[in-house]
Amino acid sequence: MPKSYAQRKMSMNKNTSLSITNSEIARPLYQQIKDAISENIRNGVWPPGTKLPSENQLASDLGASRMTINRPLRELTAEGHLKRIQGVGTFVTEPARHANLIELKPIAEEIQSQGKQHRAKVLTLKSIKSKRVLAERMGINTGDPLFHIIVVHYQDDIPIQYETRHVNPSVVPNFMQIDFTKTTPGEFLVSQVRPEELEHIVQAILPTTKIAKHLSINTVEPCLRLKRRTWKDGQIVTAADLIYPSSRYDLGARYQPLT
Amino acid sequence: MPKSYAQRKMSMNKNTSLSITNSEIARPLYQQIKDAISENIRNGVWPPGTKLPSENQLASDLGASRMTINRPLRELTAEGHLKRIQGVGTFVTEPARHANLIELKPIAEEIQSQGKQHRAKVLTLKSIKSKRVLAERMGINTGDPLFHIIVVHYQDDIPIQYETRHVNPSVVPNFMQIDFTKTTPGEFLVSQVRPEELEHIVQAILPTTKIAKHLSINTVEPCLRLKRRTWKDGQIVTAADLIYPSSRYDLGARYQPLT
DNA sequence: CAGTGGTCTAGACCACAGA
DNA sequence: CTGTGGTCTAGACCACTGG
Repeated sequence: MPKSYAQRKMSMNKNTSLSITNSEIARPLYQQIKDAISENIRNGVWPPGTKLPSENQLASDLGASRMTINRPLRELTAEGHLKRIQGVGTFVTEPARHANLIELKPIAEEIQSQGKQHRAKVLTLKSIKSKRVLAERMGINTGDPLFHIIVVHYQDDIPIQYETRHVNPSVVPNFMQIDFTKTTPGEFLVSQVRPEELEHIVQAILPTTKIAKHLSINTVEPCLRLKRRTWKDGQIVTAADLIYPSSRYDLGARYQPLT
Repeated sequence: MPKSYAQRKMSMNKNTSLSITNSEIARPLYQQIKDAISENIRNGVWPPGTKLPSENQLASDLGASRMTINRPLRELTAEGHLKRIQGVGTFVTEPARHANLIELKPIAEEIQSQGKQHRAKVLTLKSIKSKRVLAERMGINTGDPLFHIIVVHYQDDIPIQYETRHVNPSVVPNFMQIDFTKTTPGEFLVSQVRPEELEHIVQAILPTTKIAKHLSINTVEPCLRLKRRTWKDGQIVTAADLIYPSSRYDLGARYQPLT
């Protein structure tokens, strides 16, 4: 039995509403603390604006060194969940939701990384004959078969993305056999075929009445439409239209060019 | 004269090709080290695959504690520039081919590369005192001065972008002396300061009546708003809102992702 | 085995904000 | 002034890798 730094004694819940369980096997202490704080933010125990206990307070409450407390706080600040003001304190920020445009993180992961629940409803899942415009967009011949799926994604029961997708059956023949309430189509496709090439186009649109209904918005609320296509071996694997109500979701990216 | 932890003695360049200058005023040591490493990666002194000196080596070379060495390495790893393998070492990663979702190409170039005429009209150009929200977005104190400019860009006399921009005077003091009908603000800023860090957020909005008027559209036509901020030496150089009528302009990118 | 990164501690000094 | 976060040190133990 390997002794681990995680199997240490820990006095918990002294004055703080942070619960750190004692029986962790091999998770670093700072990670446990980070998760516990995230949990408190997620569950609304610490709503936006809440002032967190000071580093010294947390250190003595949890029986950890101040440096070990500092790291989770610093990282959560970098991730945008906390805001720290020197001489004042540490506060829970308003949730800033925006998807990362550069990474291809599937929406379910994206939502879960924000500490929310993901749920999906499949509206349509069938095989169709491609019409001319669609065939052109998919790089196939008119009349060739296509898989077609429409899914609405929810974040904590709020609809956040309306996904319309076509998939090339000759690249992913087993697409129709998946339970897409458990795996998102994007997630499944990435796991099946690692795309060699990607195309993104972002537009601003007003939703159709059907889409507005499924997203629980009205038809004059602007939405982002992210059109995405992926390639493998020179063939188009899938073409997707991802529609986000702009009031609930932005697309964004931040990065260091390093050149 | 305030004594700062940055004004410490430091033996530099012992065995490592890392140069840390001694005369820094108030930059944290870990930040200086992080920048120095980034610089070595950027300049190709440490090409992809290079094994970095070990933490202990760097610590003794730079005369810093191992924890102080650890932090920059950890952060650069999180940012994807380094890869660390326990028991083996720290390595420079292959350059991340970032999605230039929104190319940095200034709008004038973009338009001219389409074979069209670019023209700009400056609506506002003045120095202002920053209000609270704006100061926060620019990372300065409320009341600090800011340059403010509003420009409409035309493609063959059709308005195509409404640009609202704030500029940090302490980074670009000569901003107000430029003729922005000849040079776009973005163009000028890139030529003056090469940004180290970038942030993009894309939203779908409906234009205000003022903006709709200047873009010659009606107020129910959805627009893309691209919010962009750039950093240099940890300071925010500029924050811009670029508004495009979606009927005339999409944002897009096509690229090969990493494996 | 020695060397690496991963984590943690118990202090310390500093800058900053507010009473 | 006290209390906050920001940083830094000089150790320490651990898990992992390779020879």
